[in-house]
Amino acid sequence: MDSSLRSGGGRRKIPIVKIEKKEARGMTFSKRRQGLFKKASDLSVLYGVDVAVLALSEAGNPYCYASTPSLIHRILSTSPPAPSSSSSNNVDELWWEEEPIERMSLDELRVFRGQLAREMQSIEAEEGGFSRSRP
Amino acid sequence: MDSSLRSGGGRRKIPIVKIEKKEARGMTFSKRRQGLFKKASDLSVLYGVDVAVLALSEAGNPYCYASTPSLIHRILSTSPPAPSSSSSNNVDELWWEEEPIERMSLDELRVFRGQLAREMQSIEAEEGGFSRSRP
DNA sequence: AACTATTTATAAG
DNA sequence: TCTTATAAATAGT
Repeated sequence: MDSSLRSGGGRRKIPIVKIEKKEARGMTFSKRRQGLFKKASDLSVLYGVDVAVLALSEAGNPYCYASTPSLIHRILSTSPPAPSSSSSNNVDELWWEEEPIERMSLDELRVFRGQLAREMQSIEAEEGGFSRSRP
Repeated sequence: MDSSLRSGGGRRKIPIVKIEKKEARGMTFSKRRQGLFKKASDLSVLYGVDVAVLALSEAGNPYCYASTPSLIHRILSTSPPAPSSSSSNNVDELWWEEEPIERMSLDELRVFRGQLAREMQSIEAEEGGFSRSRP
């Protein structure tokens, strides 16, 4: 075939080993990261479950997807940063895919607190009616 | 085409909306979860970065993948789970890859509930001390 | 950022 | 569980 007629080469197979050449590394990383987040989102929607993904880039920047903000807290804040004084805990400046966290309003926080409450209830219910110990 | 000759229907398009019919729900959930973990693993290997994925099933069971054990801690244990009594808290043995969830013991549920409680506190704290509106 | 050929993931069976 | 047809992701341009 005349290769001059082929506009895009089409996908090639690549081995799953570390890509050393850093040319275009960022772009392909971004592509795959997006794909991963999409899959996570699909899983969350299709089954109505919570899903979170965290990827730490080479630079150490956290890229994260979460189906709910409460999961963002769970993943991004290893422990509640002593919510007292310096208020400097800038959850807002963390990397949420390309959606910066600017969205995270007080209202939304309330909503998600509600979700958490429900989560806890379901867990407590399970604890209460616990009988099925591992066989 | 003679449909009687077609042995397996082949993949069909499905809309990304919650699947209500619970027939085979578990199986397809499992498939997609595996696919997601595979993608996460690929990303981790290809770019030499750390990746973690957490999926909470309907029953509240955590399924998790992480490229390193430390990430499991970061995701599954918001903070060291009161290393007192039952010593059974085997964070190290928590769900790595696709370990089935049947493991979820009462102790573990308590730990999980504790984590959620702390999460809620941090959210409430954030609500209370809200001042840094978007610049 | 868009395209296309191809690989990969996966819904049905 | 295994297969197959098809949808979806994506490497290279």
